[in-house]
Amino acid sequence: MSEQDRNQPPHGTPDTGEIQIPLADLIRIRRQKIETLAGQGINPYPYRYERTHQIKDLLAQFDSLAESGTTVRLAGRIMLKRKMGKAAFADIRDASERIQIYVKIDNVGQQAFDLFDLLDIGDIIGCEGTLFITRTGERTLKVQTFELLSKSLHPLPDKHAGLTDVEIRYRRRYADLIVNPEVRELFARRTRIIQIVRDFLNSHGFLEVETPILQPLYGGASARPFKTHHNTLDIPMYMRIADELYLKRLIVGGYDKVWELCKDFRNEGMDRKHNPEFTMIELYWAYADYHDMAGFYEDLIRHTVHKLHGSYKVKFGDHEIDFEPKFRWLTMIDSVKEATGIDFTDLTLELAKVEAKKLHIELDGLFNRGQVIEAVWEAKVEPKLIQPTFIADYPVEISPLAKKNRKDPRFVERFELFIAGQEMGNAFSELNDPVDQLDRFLQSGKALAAGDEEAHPLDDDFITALTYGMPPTAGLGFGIDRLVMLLTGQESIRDVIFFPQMKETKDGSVPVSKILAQIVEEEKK
RNA sequence: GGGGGUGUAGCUCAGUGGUAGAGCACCUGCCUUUUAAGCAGGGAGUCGAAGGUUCGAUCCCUUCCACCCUCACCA
Repeated sequence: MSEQDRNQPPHGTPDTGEIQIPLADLIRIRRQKIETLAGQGINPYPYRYERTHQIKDLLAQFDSLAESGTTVRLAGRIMLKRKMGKAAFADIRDASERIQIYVKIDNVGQQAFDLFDLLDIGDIIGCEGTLFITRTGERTLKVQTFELLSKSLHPLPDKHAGLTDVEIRYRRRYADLIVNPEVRELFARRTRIIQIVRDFLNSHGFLEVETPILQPLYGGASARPFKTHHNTLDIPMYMRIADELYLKRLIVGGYDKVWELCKDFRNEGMDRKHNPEFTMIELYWAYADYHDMAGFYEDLIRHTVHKLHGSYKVKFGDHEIDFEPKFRWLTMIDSVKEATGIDFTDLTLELAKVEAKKLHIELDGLFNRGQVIEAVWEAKVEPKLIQPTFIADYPVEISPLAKKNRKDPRFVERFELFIAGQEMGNAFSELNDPVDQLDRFLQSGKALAAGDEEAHPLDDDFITALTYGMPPTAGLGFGIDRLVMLLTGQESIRDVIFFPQMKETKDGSVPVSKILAQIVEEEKK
């Protein structure tokens, strides 16, 4: 941060007491309308409104309701207003749908009609009336009475162009949601996806549980944590980075199948695919191995796609993903052999490096055979994994949490699922030997002491749990945000998280709260 | 962190070395089935921030900030 930057006040604006920006004038005008209303004894923020229908239901039953002349009551936000002398139309939108209302001076009377004139786009109103169809064929509510339910002070974005500035869309998601119905639909689909997965897990005997988010010790993944402090206990505490260690404790405790929808926090970089706070699902299944888990996960994904889309095909970017055929299962070694013609199984580190170099792989910072194989795999295989593909049996050096492969101890029993070039899940035959686990903690502890901030700290209690005995167990974790991105065609994680983390802005703009406070001061004079 | 791009009215965007424009929104008037309603008139801007060059900067230069793309890093 530069010297001049530091010298800027937090919000940049000199406190002159005078706010002369156009937005302030727009808000002033609306405040004056409120004063006019108050003069007539009208509360601009009343307490409730009795609705008879949501707009969607109104439209569904439109013909019979119109024919019978039934009086209906609806409520929503004014999205458009078209006034024409002694009559006016407005578009009202509630959570479900949009409908047009017709306010005519003959129907509501002079006083109410003048009142309608004081309403702005953005205001929330309730109205009562009957249904009819206009000359141009639009289904419409003929208003008999209406009521202001909440006054909007801030103008809405352009009625036609909407809100496209992605930064404002993320920072003021409410504005995005108001004017972009497709965004509301997208987030509803996120909820739907989680619901489908939840139903699937519950119906297969997995118990949904809750474990600590605020932890005295973090673990279960290689990541830097958020650190905080508990005042009463006077101890450091951490936001969880993964659920793994607590869920395994529950397997020790005797549950067969557990899962959790986990909010995890990682104190790392932010980009199109990473938000500091994100959502995963982790599940643990006793007496099963990673083959069992792969079959189950494949069923879960296929079921979710079909339930959501009614088909097994999903478009993502330029690709169409087909979830119907059995997912491919390839060992990492075989996938590399397929892509490059080279079999790394029995190559020494030196020979592996020679082969990797021929493929123009960057080898700086790679110290063991597993890392070299992974580097080749990442460069030559991963980006090509468009259709759902399990990659299995990772080198032991790069997989410290998984059991060694029963056929070849140089590899582990682990798979990751790849779809559209993205990782969509990570699973192991879980390590349950407390001695082995302790050893890996100790190794990791050395790395931590040596400055590797992502290394795992020793969790004494978790080792204690393992000494009681944990059954053979398969575990799986997958990112919900990534899954939602895939199934909704979004390419940025910020588009599937309501309130993504943003940097603090220092653009010198005046906060609306300050404008409002100033206007209220002016009104007192 | 490197490279590229963007930042002008509440919103969507033009534009220029001589202190800024359009559409929507807003205000006024007309208009009783309109629908991106229409017609007429009007108001509104620290041109992301700070420095510099210049008689003069929104424009040129430097630095900074935020966002987007991309590479790297990290998972």
